[in-house]
Amino acid sequence: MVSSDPQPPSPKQPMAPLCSVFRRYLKSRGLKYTNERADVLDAIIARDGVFEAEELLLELRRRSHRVSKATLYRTIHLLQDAGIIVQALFNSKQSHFQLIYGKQPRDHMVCMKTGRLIEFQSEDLIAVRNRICKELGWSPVGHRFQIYAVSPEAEAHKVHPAKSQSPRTPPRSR
Amino acid sequence: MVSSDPQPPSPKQPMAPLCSVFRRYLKSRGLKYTNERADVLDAIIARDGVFEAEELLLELRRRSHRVSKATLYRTIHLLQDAGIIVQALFNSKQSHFQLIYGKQPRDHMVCMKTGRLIEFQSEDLIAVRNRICKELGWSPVGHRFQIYAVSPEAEAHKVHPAKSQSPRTPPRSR
DNA sequence: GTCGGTGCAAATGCTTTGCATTGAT
DNA sequence: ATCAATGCAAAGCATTTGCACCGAC
Repeated sequence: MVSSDPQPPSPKQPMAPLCSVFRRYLKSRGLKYTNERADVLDAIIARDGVFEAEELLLELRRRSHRVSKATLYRTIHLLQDAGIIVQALFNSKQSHFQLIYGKQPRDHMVCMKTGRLIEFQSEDLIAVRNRICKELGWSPVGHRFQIYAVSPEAEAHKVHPAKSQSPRTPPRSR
Repeated sequence: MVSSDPQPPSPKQPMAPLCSVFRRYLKSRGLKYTNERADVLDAIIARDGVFEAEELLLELRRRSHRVSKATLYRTIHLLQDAGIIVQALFNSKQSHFQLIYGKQPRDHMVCMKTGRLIEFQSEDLIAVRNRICKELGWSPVGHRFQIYAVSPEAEAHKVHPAKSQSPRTPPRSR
């Protein structure tokens, strides 16, 4: 069973709001919850999905929040340590990250023709992962799974090689 | 069923040798099979697994084959286009590649304590992948799967945080 | 007034590119 | 001769770092 629906951003679960999770993490390290850090987290929450540093910077500018590149990257590291976001690694040019705190692990499917990216989650996958670990004697911690495929639209319309969207680097590139 | 055994490098299958595959590819593009390109491919075959550019350069030096960095990278791109190697993406610093021509797709498990990396392959995983694609209406082309886990040794010996081997960047880094 | 935080600009480090030279057909 | 390949050094780029200044407790 797979679900790829955008899935209501947890409107019901009484989950600790991300900002307080972050604040708690920072306090535990003797660090401060500054406006810049809050702004970055907000922008990430607004995107709610995969993002890259540059995009985040634009998002921040759009909201006329001035955060330097240096601070952005520093904050991204903190958020990783806090377990709020993880690195996604789609191509070797720049890093992609995604919000994961309080979410099921999400995997990705990338269209090799159009570059369209969707997220999905599959219990079967987790089951397989755990079984593999068990058979080899390892203890699972996390995983990263990306499928390269051709989306239905691309298949159907014989879509032209993407224009604005550059197809992600996959089983072969360049 | 999982197999992680080094698996005999195809001692029996009468598979077209990689160099001729590469040569054929080059010819089809009006390109030349030069000594440098052959040397690079040899070094990759010798490693037979995951490698990074820098390592390959060392391997080449060891065999006293002089290939410039530029040529190395250019050749790596050609080999990707030829479908002989693919990019692996373990961390965001540098690219990793792996030989895949004529092999079952291989996935990876990385130890978060020691950095040990093993390869495995699982039919179940492919089955799950195909099922997911089918359910969402996409046509599978390839995939990339990495498990972050703790290896048995690390679990047992309370191994010290790796010295030479730096643990790969996973569900959190920095 | 002590620390940590921030922005800026400079530094990194992997990868790519421009260019003059070299080599194969 | 022609066309591609090579090596070198320079350029690109995402990311990191050094440093002087700022602000909260």
